[in-house]
Amino acid sequence: MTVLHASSPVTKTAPRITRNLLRNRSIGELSNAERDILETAISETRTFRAGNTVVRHGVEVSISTLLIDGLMSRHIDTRDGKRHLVGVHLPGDFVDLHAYALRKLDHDVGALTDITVGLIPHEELDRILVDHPGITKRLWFLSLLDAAMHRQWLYRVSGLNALARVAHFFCEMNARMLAIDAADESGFSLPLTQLEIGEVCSLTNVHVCRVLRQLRELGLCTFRSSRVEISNLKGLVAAGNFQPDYLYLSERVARRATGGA
Amino acid sequence: MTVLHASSPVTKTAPRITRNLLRNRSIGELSNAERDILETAISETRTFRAGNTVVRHGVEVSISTLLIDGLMSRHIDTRDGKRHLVGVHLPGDFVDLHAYALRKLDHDVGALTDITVGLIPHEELDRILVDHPGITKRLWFLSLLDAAMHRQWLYRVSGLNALARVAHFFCEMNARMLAIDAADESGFSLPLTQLEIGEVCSLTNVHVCRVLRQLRELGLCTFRSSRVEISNLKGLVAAGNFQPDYLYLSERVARRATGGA
DNA sequence: CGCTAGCTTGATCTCACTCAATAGCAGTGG
DNA sequence: CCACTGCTATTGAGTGAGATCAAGCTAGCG
Repeated sequence: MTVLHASSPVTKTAPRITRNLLRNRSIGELSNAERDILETAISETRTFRAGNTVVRHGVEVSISTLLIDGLMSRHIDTRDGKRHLVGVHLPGDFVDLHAYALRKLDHDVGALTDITVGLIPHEELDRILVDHPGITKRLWFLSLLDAAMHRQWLYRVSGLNALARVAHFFCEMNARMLAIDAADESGFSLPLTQLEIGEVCSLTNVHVCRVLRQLRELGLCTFRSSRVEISNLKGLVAAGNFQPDYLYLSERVARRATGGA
Repeated sequence: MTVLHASSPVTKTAPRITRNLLRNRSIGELSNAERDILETAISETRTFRAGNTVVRHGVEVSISTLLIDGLMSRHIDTRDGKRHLVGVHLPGDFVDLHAYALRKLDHDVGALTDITVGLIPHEELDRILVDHPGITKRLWFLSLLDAAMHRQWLYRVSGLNALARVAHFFCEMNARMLAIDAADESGFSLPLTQLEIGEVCSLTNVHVCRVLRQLRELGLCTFRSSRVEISNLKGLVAAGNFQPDYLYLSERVARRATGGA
C-alpha cells in the first residue's frame, strides 16, 4: 500500500505540477519558492483509470494526493448500494490533504476520469509543518476551502429544488474551471454522466434528465456530450442562487463566474 | 468590533477553559503544556444571549471563538427567510477557527442558548503557527473534523429519510455529548426547538413533530422539554444508520456511542 | 453485428410539504 | 387574579415535487 513503483518520473520543468494549486484564490498565488518546496515534497506522480478507487475509507494512509489532471470524486456509499458524492475535484485540488491529520478517511476517493496525481508522503508534510509555517497556513486554507464547499453543498441539497441544484452545481464547476483556466466564455468540459450529476445533487438520473431539458428550454445552458454550454450565465447564476464567495476566488475570477453580477 | 471590554477575567484554575477541547478524540488529549499555551492565547471570555448572532458572514474578523458553555449554530440563510443549519456546536468546539485562514466567513454563527466563549486573537494563532507545530496540527485536525461532520450531514440530508435523519442527528449529538461528559446512559440535554431540529435535518417543524412521535412509538427515544431520552440506543443507531467513525472519537466513547455495536 | 452504458419519455406513486386549526405554556401587564 | 400575546407543539386534510417503474432509444465499441 505504501510502496508505489515510480512509473513516471517527476517532471519539474515547463508546466509545473503545482500550476493549478491555489490558483486564482483570494489569498494570492504561491511564490516560486513555495512551489519548489511543494514540488520537492511530491515523491512521484501516478495515473489511475476512470472508475478506480484511489483511497478507501477506514484504511490508514500515509500519503496525500494532489490532483494534476482529470476529475476525482469523494463519496459516501450506503448499504443499499447508493452513492452520494460529497465532493468533486479538479486539477490543482489537494484531494485528500485531510488524510494527513486524520490518518483514516471517512469516505472513499475515486477517479471520475483517467487521472494523474502527485503523491506527497506525510513525512514531507511533517517537515513543512515544522519548517514552513507560511505554506502550512496555505495548506490549512485549502482544507477550509474544502469545508466551505461542503457547507454550500449542504445548502444546495437542503435549500434548493431540483432545477436550482443543478444550476448551482454547474455554476460552481464553471467558477472553479475558470479559476484554473479550463473554461471559456461559452462553457466548459464536464465529463460526468447524468447519474453522477444526480449523485452530486441528490436526484435520480431520470429527474436530472428532466431538469437538463428545463435548463435547455429556459435558454440557460445545455449539457451534451460531457460539456456544459452556457447560453445565459446571469440567468443560470440566478436560477441556482449562486454566490461564489464560498470559493474564495480572486476578484477577477469571481466577477467572471457570475457574469459580472 | 475588534475592541472588546474585558468584562470577565480569564480563569486558569480549577475547571480549565480548554477542558473539553479535543476531549476524547482519536488523536489523544492535549498535554498540560499545550493547554497552557492555548489558554494564554485566549484574551478574554465573553457571554452572549440565546438568539444573538456572534459572527456575520462576509465581515472580516480577526478573532476566533472557542465555545466554553452553551450551544451555537452555523447557518446559511436564504432570501426567502429560511435558515439552514450547517453545524451545531458544543462546549469544547472551536466554532470559527476557520476564520483564521479564511478571514471572512461564508455563513453566520449564532448562539442557540446563552453561551460563554473564549476569544483568541488571530495574532496569537500566528504565533502558535510559527512556534508550536504540534498544536497547529491539532488545530488543523479540528478543522478537518468539522469538514468530516459536514460530509456526514450531507449524507444525512441526501441519503436518509425523515425518520433516519432525526435518528442520525440524535446519535451524533449523543456521541459528541458523551465525549464531553454531557450525556449519561439515559440521554442528554438538547435545548433545540422542533423548528431548529428541522433546520438541521432539512425538514419542516410539522414533519419533525411527526417523526418524533414515530421515534417514541418505536420505543427508540423521546424528545421532550429540551431533552433526548434514549430508550433503545442500538435501535436508534440502526434507524439512523449511524457510524461514528467520522467523529474520530476515542475508542471507548465510540463504543458507548453505538451501544457497543 | 450485437452488446452495453447512457439518455429519454411516460405513467404512477409516495414522502414530506403546505395550509389550517387547536392547544399548551411562559411571560407581561392591567 | 385573569386577559392577552407570542412561541411551540400537535393533529388533520389536501397537494405536489421528485421517486420509482417500465419501455424504448442512441451511440460507441469489440
